[in-house]
Amino acid sequence: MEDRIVIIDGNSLINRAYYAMQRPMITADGVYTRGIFGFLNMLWKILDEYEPGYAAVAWDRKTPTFRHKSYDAYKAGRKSMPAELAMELPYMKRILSAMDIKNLEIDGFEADDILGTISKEAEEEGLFPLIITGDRDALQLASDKTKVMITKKGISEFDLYDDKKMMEEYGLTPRQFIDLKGLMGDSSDNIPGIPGVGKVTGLKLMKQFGSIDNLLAHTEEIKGAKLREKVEDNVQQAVMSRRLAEIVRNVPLDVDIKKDLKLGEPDIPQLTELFQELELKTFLKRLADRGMLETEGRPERTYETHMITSEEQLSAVSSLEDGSEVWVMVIGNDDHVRMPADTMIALMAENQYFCVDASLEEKLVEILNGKNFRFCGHDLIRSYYPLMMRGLKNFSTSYDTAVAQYVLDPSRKDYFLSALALEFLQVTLPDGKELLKKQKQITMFQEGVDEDWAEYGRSALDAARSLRDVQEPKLDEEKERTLAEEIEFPLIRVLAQMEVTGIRTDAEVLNEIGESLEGKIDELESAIYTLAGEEFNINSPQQLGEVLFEKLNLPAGKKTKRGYSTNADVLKKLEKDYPIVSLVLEYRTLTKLRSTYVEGLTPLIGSDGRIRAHFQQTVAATGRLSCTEPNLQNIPVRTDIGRQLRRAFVADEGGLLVGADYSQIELRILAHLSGDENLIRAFNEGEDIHRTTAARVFNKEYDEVTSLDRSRAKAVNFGVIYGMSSFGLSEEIHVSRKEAEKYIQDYFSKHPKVKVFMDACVEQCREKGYSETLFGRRRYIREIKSRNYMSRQLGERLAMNSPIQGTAADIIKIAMIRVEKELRERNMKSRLILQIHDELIIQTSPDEQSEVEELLQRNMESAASLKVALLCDRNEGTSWYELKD
DNA sequence: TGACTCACG
DNA sequence: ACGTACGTGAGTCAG
Repeated sequence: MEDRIVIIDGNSLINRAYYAMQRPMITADGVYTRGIFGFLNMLWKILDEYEPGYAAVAWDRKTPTFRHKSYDAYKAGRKSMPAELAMELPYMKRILSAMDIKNLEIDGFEADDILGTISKEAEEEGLFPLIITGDRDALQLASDKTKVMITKKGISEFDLYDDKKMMEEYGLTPRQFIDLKGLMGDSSDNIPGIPGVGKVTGLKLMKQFGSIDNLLAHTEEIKGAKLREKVEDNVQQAVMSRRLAEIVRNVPLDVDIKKDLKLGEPDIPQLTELFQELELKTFLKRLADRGMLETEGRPERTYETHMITSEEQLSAVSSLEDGSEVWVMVIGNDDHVRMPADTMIALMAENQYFCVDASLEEKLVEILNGKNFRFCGHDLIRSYYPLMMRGLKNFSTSYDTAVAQYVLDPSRKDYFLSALALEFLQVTLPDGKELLKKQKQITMFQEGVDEDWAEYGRSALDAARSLRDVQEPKLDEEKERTLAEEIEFPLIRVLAQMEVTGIRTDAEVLNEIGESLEGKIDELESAIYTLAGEEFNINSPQQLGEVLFEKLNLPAGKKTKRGYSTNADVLKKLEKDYPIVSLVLEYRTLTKLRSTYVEGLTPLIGSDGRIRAHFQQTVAATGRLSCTEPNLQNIPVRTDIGRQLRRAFVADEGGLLVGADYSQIELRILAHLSGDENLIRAFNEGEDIHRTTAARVFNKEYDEVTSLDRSRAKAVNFGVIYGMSSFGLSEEIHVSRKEAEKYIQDYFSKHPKVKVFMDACVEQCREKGYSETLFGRRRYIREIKSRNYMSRQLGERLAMNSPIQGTAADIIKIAMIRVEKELRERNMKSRLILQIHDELIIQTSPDEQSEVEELLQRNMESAASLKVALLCDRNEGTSWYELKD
């Protein structure tokens, strides 16, 4: 609507937006954005819905003493704006300017007064104002032309008023509303009103007299002696209050509404820059969705496109030079259980673009094997997997934009090319999912979609190339190029090889375990029902809590948001007094084994009897790998019953598995990084580190340490790595907090350099904003600067833990690369198949066994040279179960 | 979808 | 006065 003018109370709206959002929002540079975020969401909605022709945002710029008694009174009445929000204001105003929305502010006036003035003048010019604010005072501005929108519940909802709605709801005209407030007063505005007159009495008086003037002229008609007396005693105050309550409507604004407030075109480059700076990705995306993104300035590459649908046409790929850098993206799906056909293979080299039909994939692989290309791409493992499944072996990795971004910032929630392209290049990529849908529909009519996929691949690879140009200077600047090029990129093909190899899994073993679990679970279930006196869902924490803590009246421990906590820690404390609790604990254990491991794993076994998990290189913020579909890094081992499952993971026919795990790698890294002589000496003399710690912390001789001492000291050692708190330690080892505090004190006084190191980790992180591993891997920790105590504490623990956990991750990655390289260079059949954080497992055969054992241990132990030795324990067997000491 | 629980290092 | 050990993934329940 062209003649609609939106006028917003900026202070009110951004305040409400700020407090409505629970989650803190802050950029890497420390700029807070949650007020801006909420404000923009609201504004965007309004602009979409009303399509106004004019708009303005009004801001307070009033010295507090102007209308109020004193600054203290002002502060008492209203919460002063928190510094975090105050720093958002300049950015908010810049965004509005970029949207061609005028910011109006004038010394000595509140936003209210500007709303009043603009709406009045706008009405006179024949426009229809829409006022947006969270402050009900603005209702006095409503009229037949002006609507007032009052936000509720933060800013998610609102009420809309015009003069009619006011009459319906209050029985008052907007002008009478001012008089009402004059009678009632308003403590937050320091308007006294008439003492003892609140909303009810005020409304009653207004209905009887219609205005303050009329009321004061006829006080004798006031019903009730007390009330009459109050009014008569406060005549002056009522008149003054009315004046204070009335919004000024003649602020000296030098604004020509139709000229100055007319909405024009937003300044897209400026807006994009601001959204980028403030990391407001959702709004960047909205610009993109509307096709508003500025793509100029990005060098356009033009490509000579080869659509390759026949074997002869593959010669175009053959003619590429040996060892060239080639961008690649296999388009297909990522099902590791079956091997579905791919859709297309996109290749790019210099200005040539090849779209290879997937029916030619095997032929293509043959050619690639003769070429030793250096591959580039985004999330290359997704391309390597299908190609290696079909025999690709001669190649290396030159660059991966997903992995590079992970190196630059390992805490992102995702590394989708589309998201990175939008964020760093302001480019929207075609939606692969949409294409997939379209493809499904079209293939029913036997038509191809090659053109669409070709365009998809071209734009994706082209964007990735531009992304690389953005990333590389950052890698250099942050000194992370080595980490990327020496560790992360070479690791990609190692992980792909592990995924391709998979692990042979005996479904029959899983089945048998499943059946034996079944019987035990049934028995436990009936026993629990009998003891409970009713049937209920034992797997529902809510129902279990009700049965245990209400029906059976067991002493309840901790509570959760939804009710009683029923986790293993709580239940274990009740176990010895209440038989039902042990049964529940066992039931939990067994059903977990059944659902997650038996029922979860079985359908993931491929037709060739192998499980091929996904190794995720860009998930863990510390630099560790993770593993999904299935997670082979959490197969049970701690209990015997669970450990049985490892019998299902077996070596190939006639072959065997060889494993090696680092001994105390994180504590050794701590010894190295801190340089603590005591730790270094203990490791170099081959002591049992937990026993040593016990001896030092509990002041005993090494040989006099009891098993309880040792297990407590072990918890202390873990505590050190985790950024120990006395509470956590006391929970873990069931001692008083005071006792735990003493252990920590004693630990640090016996290991002063550890204390110095930990303090330095926190300090460095506070200064630079990130923690760093021995190999330069950074993790940005914004919590460290949080104003929230809990969050800041977490940040400090992360700052202490990440360098240790991360360095361990760096080291085993180096070992993996070297192990795989050596296996390959020596043309061995043995393959790395699993990594479980500090442990590697290789599938081998009797003829290669001794060689493999040697090379595995050697490469692991020499992956880094620290001030203490890195040692491995080695195991072998025909199933994973047997890989234990 | 988020909360809860529990498997691993 | 407040609630906590670090890092993951997966299954289940309940809204």
